[in-house]
Amino acid sequence: MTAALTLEQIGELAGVSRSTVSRVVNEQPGVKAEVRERVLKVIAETGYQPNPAARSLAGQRTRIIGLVIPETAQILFTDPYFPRLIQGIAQACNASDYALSLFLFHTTDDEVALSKRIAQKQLFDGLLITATYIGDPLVEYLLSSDIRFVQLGYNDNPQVNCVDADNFSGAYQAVVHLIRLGFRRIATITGPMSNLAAVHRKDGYLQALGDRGILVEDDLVATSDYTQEGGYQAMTDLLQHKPEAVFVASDAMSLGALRAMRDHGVSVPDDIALVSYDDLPLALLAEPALTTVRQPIKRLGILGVETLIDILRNGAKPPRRIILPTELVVRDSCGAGRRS
Amino acid sequence: MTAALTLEQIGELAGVSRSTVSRVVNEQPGVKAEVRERVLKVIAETGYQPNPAARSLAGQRTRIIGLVIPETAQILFTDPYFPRLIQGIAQACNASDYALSLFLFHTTDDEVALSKRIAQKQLFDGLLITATYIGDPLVEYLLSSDIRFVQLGYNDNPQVNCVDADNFSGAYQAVVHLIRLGFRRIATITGPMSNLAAVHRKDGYLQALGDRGILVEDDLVATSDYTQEGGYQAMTDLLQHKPEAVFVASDAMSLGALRAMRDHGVSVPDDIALVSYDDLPLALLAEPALTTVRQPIKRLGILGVETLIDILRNGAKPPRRIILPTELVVRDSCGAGRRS
DNA sequence: GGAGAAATCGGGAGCGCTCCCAATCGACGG
DNA sequence: CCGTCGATTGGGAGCGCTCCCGATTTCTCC
Repeated sequence: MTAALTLEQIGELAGVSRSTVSRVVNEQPGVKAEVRERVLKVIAETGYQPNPAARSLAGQRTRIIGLVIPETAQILFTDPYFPRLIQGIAQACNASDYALSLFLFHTTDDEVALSKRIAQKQLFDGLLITATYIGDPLVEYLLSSDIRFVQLGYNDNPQVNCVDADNFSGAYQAVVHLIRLGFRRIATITGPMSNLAAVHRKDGYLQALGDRGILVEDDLVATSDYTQEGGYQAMTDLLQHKPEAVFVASDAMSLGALRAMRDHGVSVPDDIALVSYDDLPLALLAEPALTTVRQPIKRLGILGVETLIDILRNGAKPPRRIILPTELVVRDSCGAGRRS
Repeated sequence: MTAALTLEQIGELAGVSRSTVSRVVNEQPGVKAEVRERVLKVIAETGYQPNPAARSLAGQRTRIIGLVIPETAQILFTDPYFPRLIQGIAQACNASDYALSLFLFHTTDDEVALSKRIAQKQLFDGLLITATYIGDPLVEYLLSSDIRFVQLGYNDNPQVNCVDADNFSGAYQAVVHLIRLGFRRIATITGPMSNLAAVHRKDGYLQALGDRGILVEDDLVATSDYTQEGGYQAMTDLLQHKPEAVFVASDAMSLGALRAMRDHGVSVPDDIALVSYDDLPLALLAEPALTTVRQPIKRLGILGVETLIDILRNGAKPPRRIILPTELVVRDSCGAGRRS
């Protein structure tokens, strides 16, 4: 490896000045085509790459996007949602020539340290934040700062730029499917109510029942925590109230629910039909294969990055709020296959 | 948010020069205790944070650690191994005040672009690389460059700094456990032979059988790909040869194998005992709960970072090669519980 | 008390780039 | 053929920090 070249040296090789090379590198106008050509050739030959640190220092922008995953999401981090999301994010970053910097926070101390780091905000041009719970102080903080950010997940505050799949419609869709199959006593296992997505999925469930004139029974609504264990526990409780079907707000919880039913000799979908949420790879492999609501996770990541970059370039003036549609994937656990 | 302060301004407030403040910030000697105190106080009051870009430019170091996950690992990325690893890495980076930058590569084009980016190597001080297959050109390339890196996963080349769990011993341990339980016809499902860990786990299996004087039957060795589907297929094949027990080289494959056996009316552990590898959360929740080899994944990530930082500070002179022990977690799938 | 050494401290130089303005080049009209 | 305006191009200034060396202060010992 030879020492890295500088703008100046490229200029010398091409017989032009530093400034002209800079214009070419940054695709700015005002360079004669012929000269541009010549410079480009030298750059290609030498493999010149501008020094990011110098660029950041002089240009006031880092070309880095930060991804924040707070402690509260660590539990979820073992499920494939985050890897998928990160794949999308990384892909979009690569495409736009941004680097991706990861901020995971493990302890409260970290979060404090974060605030400082984030505050100085010279580590990135903009932030992507995930999995914040309702009223997360991080969002408040960011809002009060001049840091550009996009939340991956819906936020009530209309000022917050966010990208999410439509949790309400997804759930609505799922429950309507169950109703169409003839079920009336439909239970649900929701995520924690501190999570807005969980609230919206529950709302979708309630609305679907309401729209069809089905009375909601409180006993059929169990609140859980998105984990398998939680799903097991919630389903065990629900079993006492003899539902005909259940809408479970995540695949992980469905796995637990499935085990609970197996342990109690309840057959799915024959005794109880189940519709899930997420469409993780394991949904296909479960016994029975899960009918589930698919979220475009990777796409969410990509859109998050694109939205952020758009904001970085064109300003955050009108808040960007993007809601992606979901799709119901019908497999075996709802019993639809056996009837058709 | 007020504009960020500079060293110079802090110096002014503390009544000292830029240089002295710099010494304090970087914990260098040669500052009178009293002065250091005074400067520290101003820094605390103002919340001053040095500008990373300026530091990088002037100091020739970025305080960034890069994590490379190549395309070949994308499939694996849906399993919880990576999230765990990343947690460890992020934690260690936070602790050492390094930023973490993620490089995921999706297409071959990306890998080319990578090489360029990586080559200029002004984006990070050192690299952590994961999941490279045997003979990965990336490793060759890095070795020929002067880029400092640590591979998370064993590498045959004694020049390569690497951190890994002991795949050979882990497998050996698992198979010996099975032998002790009285099984003789022990099959195995391995990962792809392009993966060194898979090779070593297979070696451990072979060695354990060999040491106990048990003849290895080729028919009892199935090669698969670490996925559930692969495990299902491999186990289906294996069933024809009537093994008494099976050592499966990953939890994901075990899940598939379990399904295959269930589909064929084979009971675990009554008809066939199973020992797995990884100890992912789902190992506990499988039916039956998996006896499996636990790898200290998070620890691996932490050690990877610490090793890299050590190299950055003290040079790569003697290659660092760290092998962590594994631990057999005995649960139900091996049938040990029923016998004790 | 003073020379010399050690401990501190200050400031110049420069990292490689962007921004901005002045200098140069070119073509056109009169 | 010269002046003029716009298209190009060059170079100064400076981003905030680290490195290094010389200046200043303080301490040591005879």
